[in-house]
Amino acid sequence: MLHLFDTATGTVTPLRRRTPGEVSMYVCGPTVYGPPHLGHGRFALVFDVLRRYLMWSGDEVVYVSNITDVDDKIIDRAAAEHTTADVVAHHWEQMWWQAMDRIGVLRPTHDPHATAYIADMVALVADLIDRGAAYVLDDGVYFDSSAVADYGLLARQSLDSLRAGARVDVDDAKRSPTDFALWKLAKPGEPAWPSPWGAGRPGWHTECVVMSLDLLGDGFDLHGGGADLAFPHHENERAQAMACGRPFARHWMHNGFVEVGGEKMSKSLGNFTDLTDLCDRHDPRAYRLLVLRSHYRSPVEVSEASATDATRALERLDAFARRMAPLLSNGSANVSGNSHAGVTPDPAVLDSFARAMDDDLDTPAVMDLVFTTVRSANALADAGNADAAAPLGAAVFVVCEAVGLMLDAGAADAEVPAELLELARQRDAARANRDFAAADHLRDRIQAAGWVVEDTADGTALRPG
RNA sequence: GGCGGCGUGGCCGAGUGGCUUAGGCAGGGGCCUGCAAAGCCCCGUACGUCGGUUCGAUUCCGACCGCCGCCUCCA
Repeated sequence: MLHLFDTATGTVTPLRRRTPGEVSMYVCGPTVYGPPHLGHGRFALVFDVLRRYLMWSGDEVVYVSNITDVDDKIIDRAAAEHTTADVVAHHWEQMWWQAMDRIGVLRPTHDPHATAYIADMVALVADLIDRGAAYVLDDGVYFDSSAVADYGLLARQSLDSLRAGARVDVDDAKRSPTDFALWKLAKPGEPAWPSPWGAGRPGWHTECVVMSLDLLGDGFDLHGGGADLAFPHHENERAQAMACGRPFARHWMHNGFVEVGGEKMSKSLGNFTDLTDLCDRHDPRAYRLLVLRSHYRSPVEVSEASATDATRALERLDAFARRMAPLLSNGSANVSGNSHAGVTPDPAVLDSFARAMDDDLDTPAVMDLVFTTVRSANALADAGNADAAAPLGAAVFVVCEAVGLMLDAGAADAEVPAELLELARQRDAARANRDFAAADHLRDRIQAAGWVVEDTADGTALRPG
């Protein structure tokens, strides 16, 4: 039974599903006004791991993650680039999905766009006004935070203390600093939709309420996002739903920050914070490994050094995959990805995996398990006990796949250039004749072409360097 | 000011009142190998400071120091 830390209660509790065997989850997606950064990558990976684990456990998962395509930042960028908000949003959304594909994040079941839900949002705002939970000012409509008795639940602070700490300027007419915009009247040139209060656009906190309830229904199972969304974004979503009398998320989950040099990552700290850039410079799987290796609620340090570290660890896993693949494929099937046909994965390993994941997604323990199992299987294989190694190898494949870490069993011979295969064949012949000078010369030539040479029982094996 | 988190060996990063006190990367030694590569074995003996509780604390309590986050757009 999966247990998760719930931000609303501050405790680790069992995930109680609305419907047994199904999990409905909503994860706040990006505002598409710029390149995806490492922080986006982390939340996407964390929730992708959760989703995959639920699926692996047999749950039917409905995963909704939105695209915020109307927002002040998009408008600002469009103005700076002398184009329209539409163009900006569309472009960066493409970049977003590209990056998600690269880091192996599954596409959401639904990916609602704010602009497709304007009418529903207008209806929600009108309802809030009717219920006395919102009020109209001359620049828009605001939510009255005092309308919800337990406002501050996710911040784990009282309304009074939140008000006391508010750092907002008091120059606007909001009744309280904790009140927030539901509808912003448009200034000239800004994107606008009609409403009873005048042409304008929705406030940021409204879209997720409408879209989550529409696609997942009242009382859906889990709502998540980065830790900085807990307050005010999620607090405000929840407040709107409560004020309308709609049961909202049953469980709240937030992931920790990515840090660079011990501080919350920021764009000013250089291009390494760009997710695309990280994927260009390292195996994209390295970032997933980095994320898995730390607990999702802890900060994770990302640097050139930690990415390199993770890449090396990955090479170890890939080397293991290459070694195990022949044992798991009945020697015939083309082994790619995490294929493990024909061998039953070690049940004890799978059991340990599930226990660790059920304990608030203890992925560090899972990585411990993976590497420890790899060592055991290698040792058995070294001892010539392939039959004992194979189930461990299969279990490693299963576990890695269940958290989205796809091991690379290496290129098939067909993918190695023919001339290199010929050199490898000549090298085997030279070695058979104990002509090591010639063999080493051939190895040098192969390595010069960028390939790594490994001796195996079957002769020279090549893989990309 | 309010709320919360963190300080672990060269680096990343778990965890625990004592019992062989993760794992990865890097480093050292060994085995294997014609030499490598890959792999296996062994090694470092760490928990911010000062007190307290305890037979015993890195782990519990307190104080302090340092760092970070949220309270404003933010994954």
